[in-house]
Amino acid sequence: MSDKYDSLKLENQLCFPLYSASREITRTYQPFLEKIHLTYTQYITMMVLWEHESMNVKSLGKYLLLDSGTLTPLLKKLEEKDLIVRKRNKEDERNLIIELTDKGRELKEEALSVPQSIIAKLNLSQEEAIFLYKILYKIIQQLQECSNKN
Amino acid sequence: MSDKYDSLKLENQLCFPLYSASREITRTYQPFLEKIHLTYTQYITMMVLWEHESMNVKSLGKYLLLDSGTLTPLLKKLEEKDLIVRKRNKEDERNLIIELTDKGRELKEEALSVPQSIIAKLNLSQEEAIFLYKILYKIIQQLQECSNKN
DNA sequence: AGCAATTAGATTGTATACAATTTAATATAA
DNA sequence: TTATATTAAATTGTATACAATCTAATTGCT
Repeated sequence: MSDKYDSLKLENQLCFPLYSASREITRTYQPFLEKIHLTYTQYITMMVLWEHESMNVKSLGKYLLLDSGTLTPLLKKLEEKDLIVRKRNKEDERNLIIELTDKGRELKEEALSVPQSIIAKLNLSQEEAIFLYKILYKIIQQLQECSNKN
Repeated sequence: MSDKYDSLKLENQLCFPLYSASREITRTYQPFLEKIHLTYTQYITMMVLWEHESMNVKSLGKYLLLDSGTLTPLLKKLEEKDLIVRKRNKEDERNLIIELTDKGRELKEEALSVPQSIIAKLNLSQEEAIFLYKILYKIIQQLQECSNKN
């Protein structure tokens, strides 16, 4: 019952459920993030800033694996919401420093309930969660090594 | 060394590596798909059609977990490339039937080498791949049940 | 039959992603 | 030191995603 086209069936792909699960999760976040007026990408950006307070766009991109084409407009929106300020580094004007505002810092409190809400919905065992976590980072690392070679 | 904000650290998220891994994989596909002039989303759409030959937009969306807002412009592009034809169902004019063209069918041969190229780059063991596959579908199913409740 | 509800796609508007290019600032090398 | 290379962001253009709304076709109900 197998033919040479089996590898081209959607159900035999590993990448497709990865892509779909990622989007489903983002969709799951949405009602929770709506309450604090953030999109998913804005939320993970704020996460990095909540932990590090201040950072240039380049470093932010390294944490988030996003480039300036994505981050520049996103950061401008966060600035419009008064959650961050954007200012050039005096030492090196090429660098744009992103800093939390008081309002941005305060949002951290409101965000505290979000992770638990999502974890509850995922309904994974501890072992499953840990395994998934490890394997995903393994994939990310593996693919980044690949692309750096070229 | 733990504080109440630990749950808001990027490194403690499960969703972030899922989101990043998904994008990394899509990026990994790109050079291979470029050769057959498809984007990743166009590729998985073609996969469904290679297996089923003919299908309306609604069904396609069920397989791909995508809605008409995404599919309509995508399908128009596939039609421009002469890979598919779009025509209304005579029985029920609300349905738009998507069918492969000869050129679309032929593309299947050229796509045959793609899955192996990607699997090779992922560098996962059989067990890891199977576990990952299962858990991702579990997540997708779980989250879809959640959203259907509301 | 006639009209309200439902259904399938299309459209609109917003927000990513990201390759490729551009711009401005800084570092480096002849 | 001055032309060249490199670097960091911004910009441009294309392609998704997706909520919300709209439109046309069909179904169901009375």
